[in-house]
Amino acid sequence: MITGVPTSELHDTIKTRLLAAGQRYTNRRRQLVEILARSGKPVALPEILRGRSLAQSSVYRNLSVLERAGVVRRLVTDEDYGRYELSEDLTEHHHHVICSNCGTVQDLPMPAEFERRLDQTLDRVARTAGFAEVSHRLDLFGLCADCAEHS
Amino acid sequence: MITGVPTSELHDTIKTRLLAAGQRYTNRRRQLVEILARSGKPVALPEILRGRSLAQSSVYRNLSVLERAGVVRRLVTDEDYGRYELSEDLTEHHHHVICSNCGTVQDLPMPAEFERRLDQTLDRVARTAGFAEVSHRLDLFGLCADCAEHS
DNA sequence: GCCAGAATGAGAACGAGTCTTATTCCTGAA
DNA sequence: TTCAGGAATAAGACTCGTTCTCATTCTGGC
Repeated sequence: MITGVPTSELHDTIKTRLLAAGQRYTNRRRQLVEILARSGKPVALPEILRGRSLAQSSVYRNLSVLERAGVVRRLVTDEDYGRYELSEDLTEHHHHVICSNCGTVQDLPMPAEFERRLDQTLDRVARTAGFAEVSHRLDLFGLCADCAEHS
Repeated sequence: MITGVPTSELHDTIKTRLLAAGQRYTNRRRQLVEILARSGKPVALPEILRGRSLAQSSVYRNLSVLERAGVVRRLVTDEDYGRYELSEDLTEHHHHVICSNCGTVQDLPMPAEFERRLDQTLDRVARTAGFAEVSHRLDLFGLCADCAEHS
């Protein structure tokens, strides 16, 4: 995710995308975007609801509206809940490190040069398998500092 | 996955692991392993059940037994069903290309040199984020040959 | 202010995956 | 070979994250 306080340009971009998708940028949706943007890592539903009076069904519905408009991305994990984050082109390309013990997820940007070479190689390999227009998802698994200490 | 007809060594290894986990290598479990091994790509539950008279609950239970014994790996995807494949140390380290149109999954091994450098870099980056004992999951998304043609 | 269409909230419905239980199968000791 | 006890199986009930329904509320244009 990697966004602090959401800027007004961010909101403008999102509004434009929603309008293009025939949707309004309502207060509820703005609120969701704020939550995602401030979090700095993919957020699961209970965290979104915690301490806020939001209707569960509205949150799910709005997240999927935002996803269809290309504003939000849904991640599937081994956990019980899906996780949501702002689309990469609204923030910056990044990866995730996931603690294989406690499940904590953390954003992790990579050196640009590394990304460039990675894309190059992947594109070549995928082409040999008959795939085109390739993008990638790269996640890391390991023990976070906390869990490494207490074991 | 990347295994053709399962060898008897494969079955022996698996039997050993199950015994170590206090489990038997029953016919049902052997049958599941055969299905996974022959498929050459991660298999979802409906494909396992299709045309075979297997109890859904037994399949789920046995897959999770096999997973706990380190024989099978469960993948989560955007699809409705999870996908299962034989553990990498029983086959070979590989990645997946997923068609973003039709959802087809295909195995994809990478050049060894590429993997070596990838691991090196990832280990370094993860360490700066406080993570240790890092492994990775790298999936590719793109249009498969079929879908690219019909669009 | 009114109206039509969109968004919201509450709860019902759905379904992949898990659990329960009665039955069947294995294994190894006699 | 037989038998007993523990493990595996099958069928279906159950769980719970997510989606759907529908009555109500909001919004933006006239």
